[in-house]
Amino acid sequence: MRKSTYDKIALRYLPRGYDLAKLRRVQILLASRVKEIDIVDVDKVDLVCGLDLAYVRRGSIEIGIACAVVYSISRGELVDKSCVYTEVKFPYIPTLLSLRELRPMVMAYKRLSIEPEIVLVDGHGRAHPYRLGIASHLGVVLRKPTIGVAKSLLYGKLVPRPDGDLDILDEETSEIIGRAVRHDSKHVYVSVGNLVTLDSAVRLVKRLLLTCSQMPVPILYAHRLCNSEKRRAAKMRGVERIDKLLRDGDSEERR
DNA sequence: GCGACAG
DNA sequence: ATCTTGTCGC
Repeated sequence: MRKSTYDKIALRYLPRGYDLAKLRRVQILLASRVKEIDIVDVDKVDLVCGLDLAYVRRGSIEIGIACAVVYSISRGELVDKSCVYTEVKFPYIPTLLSLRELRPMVMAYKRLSIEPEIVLVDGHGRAHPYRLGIASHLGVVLRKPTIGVAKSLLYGKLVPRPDGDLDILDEETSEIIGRAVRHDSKHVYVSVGNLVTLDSAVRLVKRLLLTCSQMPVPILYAHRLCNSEKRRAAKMRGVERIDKLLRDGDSEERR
């Protein structure tokens, strides 16, 4: 698909009051801040953060449950985790995911007490028509190394590689914007978020993949934490209790 | 001509 | 992503 097709999709779902041309300019500007360089050695990195979100509906409002975990590769276990409840108003629109999920993710990340060396995000990074998938957006905001890991392709054409994986190619610019890593009979789509190279990103993700899941360990644990929090939220009959969780989340937002 | 669509 | 019924394996 061409970039213009994604604009057509976005325009169809964009809420009143948003200017798509302006949003695209901001995305392009932020994408220009992405650096594809290694500032950490992924073969020696130990503390890896995983981020994910789940949603729960309460009447007409949608509540996002964002979870962050820090996984220690050397210890083989989680060393930190955090969770935040917040109201999400922006809808899901392909290519504009960060408008919906970035703020909850940043809030969960900032609640961690251990600072990770690198962050894995559920979604694409540079493998995006404007080079600003949520992993890149987060990486620019946090000024941290980030990697996008997705279960399906958003943008780009797949080109086979000698090693059995596939490159994600932007045919409009001839740039390689990510890699589809073979895993079981499926693929996991890896792209640079920020401050890492594609080869390093792929190497780290491969090291963190288990046979039982399509996603690398830190994101898998973040996903499980989201789901257990969601079950906890579903048990709350009284509205005042879940409201307190939302208030706690909002108080943390003032930064 | 229609559909294409991370989470 | 969420919703939802039914089936399978621990």
